[in-house]
Amino acid sequence: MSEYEHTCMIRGDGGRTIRAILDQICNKWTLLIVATLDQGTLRFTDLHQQIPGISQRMLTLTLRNLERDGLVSRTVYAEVPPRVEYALTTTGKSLIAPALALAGWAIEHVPHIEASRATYQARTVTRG
Amino acid sequence: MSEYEHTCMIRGDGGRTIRAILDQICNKWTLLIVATLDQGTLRFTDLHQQIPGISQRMLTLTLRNLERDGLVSRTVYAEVPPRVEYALTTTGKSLIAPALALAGWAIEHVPHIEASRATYQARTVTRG
DNA sequence: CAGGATCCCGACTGATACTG
DNA sequence: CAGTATCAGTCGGGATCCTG
Repeated sequence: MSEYEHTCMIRGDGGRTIRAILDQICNKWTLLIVATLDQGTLRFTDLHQQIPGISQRMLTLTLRNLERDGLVSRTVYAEVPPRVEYALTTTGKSLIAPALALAGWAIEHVPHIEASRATYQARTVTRG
Repeated sequence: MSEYEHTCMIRGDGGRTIRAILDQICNKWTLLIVATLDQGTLRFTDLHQQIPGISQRMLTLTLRNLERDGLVSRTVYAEVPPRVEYALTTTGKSLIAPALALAGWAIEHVPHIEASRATYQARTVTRG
């Protein structure tokens, strides 16, 4: 598929579903949780500690969504105290690469973007 | 840079900036506008028409952010009636590829995700 | 330990009306 | 044409308390 065909799939009407899913994948916590689970199986508390700034609520909600979408597996051990382990599924792991592509882009362009923000003031070009 | 080092950069404390920028890139409209501008220079109304569902306000706000971040250029022609043209900058164009990587992933996995959602009901595994 | 339930505020977003 | 201004509604998301 050509690059242009791809952009069409993002834009076109048939892309509603794609966009909806892209929205979910791209939200504040999803990429972060997936990236964290890249190291392997983790418990709820592990995730909570390793992801700075996430609230219990958001961690729970995002994990539920990821589980529902089949990107993360959830294993409950019937013990006292309870133990729940989260891990990436095969599909979840396949998200790592494209996610890193985007993260890599961000990392690479942070300096340019920050410089641009710092000097922003009616940079708009006027012609005619 | 290894893949693992990349995930660290998404996760680590030094990644706050990255995450903030990733958040902005990944919002509902940004990728869509960038993808639309991939075809070339477009006017405000063109964008408004080609992006189904976007409000005038959100189009304006998102374009301003993209301009501030140096991903989109804005050229005003001092004519009557006014004409304003938007185009991707070099940095903006460089976002296309990673964005497509993610979009490609989404497109490829939509069937699996939708199937997973459809059958979701306490799929959680219990052991012990 | 792993969350569920609640309260609540600010940000995101759409709709509408107005302007240079 | 290309916005700005304003109002209002929804919702993401944090804080807190409670439970199996």
